[in-house]
Amino acid sequence: MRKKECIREVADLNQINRCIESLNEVEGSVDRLVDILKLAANDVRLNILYLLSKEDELCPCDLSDILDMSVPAVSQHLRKLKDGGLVETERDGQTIFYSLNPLFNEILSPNFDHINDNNLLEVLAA
Amino acid sequence: MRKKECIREVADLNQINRCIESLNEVEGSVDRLVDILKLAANDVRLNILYLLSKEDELCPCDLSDILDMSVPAVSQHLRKLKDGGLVETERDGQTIFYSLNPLFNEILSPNFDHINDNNLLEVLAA
DNA sequence: TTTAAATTTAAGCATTTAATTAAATAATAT
DNA sequence: ATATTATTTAATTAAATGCTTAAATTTAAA
Repeated sequence: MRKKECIREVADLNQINRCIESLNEVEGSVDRLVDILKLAANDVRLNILYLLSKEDELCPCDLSDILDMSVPAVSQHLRKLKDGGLVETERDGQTIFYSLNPLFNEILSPNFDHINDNNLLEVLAA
Repeated sequence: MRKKECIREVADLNQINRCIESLNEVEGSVDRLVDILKLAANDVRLNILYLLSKEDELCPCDLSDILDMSVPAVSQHLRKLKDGGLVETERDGQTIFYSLNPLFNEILSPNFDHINDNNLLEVLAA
């Protein structure tokens, strides 16, 4: 039973119930999308994802040079991306190449498009 | 001057420099997009944004009932969305109606589409 | 002009996040 | 075998996040 924190007299109960049902229907999708967005909502990880959208594959070692940060820091970000399924790995000798999981293209590519466009995001500058 | 944490002998220096330049070009866009994604990467706020994409406007009071959480908690999320420019407000008496800022439609709507689709995100379930 | 309702603000606290440093694995080369 | 390179893991710490509770604003109604 939901607790009524604050029912306005003029509240549109139809709207409220419609919203509650709507959220129930999409709850799983929202949770999953939040997981994905959390991974992308970090400048280091978004840079990595963006680079991988252009470069096919990169290793932690090179990413540490490109991003100008320590190897363990990069590695820990890559681990999160891997755990979330956004990237995949392939070993070649002692270097491990990371690449985008193509399953996430549909979700991530609009973001890459906006980064490339540049125009839209400039307009939205806070 | 960048510190070389880890230059592999077989590293593709062209690729590394290409990546560094690429990131320099889009740095501003990435930072701005990260700000937006951070706001969306929270289940409460994504629910709010999703609802506003369907309902035109909602007030903190009703959202507290819909989301089944305290009014101050809702209010603080709304403030973040407002500070980031994602939502706008209009006062009607003592209730304040929040709505989506249409400028962000292009960035947010792909996410709403995926939530509605449901299929893609189900496939990506971890 | 009190009183009540909707909202916001502020302080306090627990949890999460992301970096650093040092140590541990894993693969290659000497 | 031993040393070197690439990577990962673990422990620590500082900062950010998000909730709760209580107090302050703002508007409308009695």
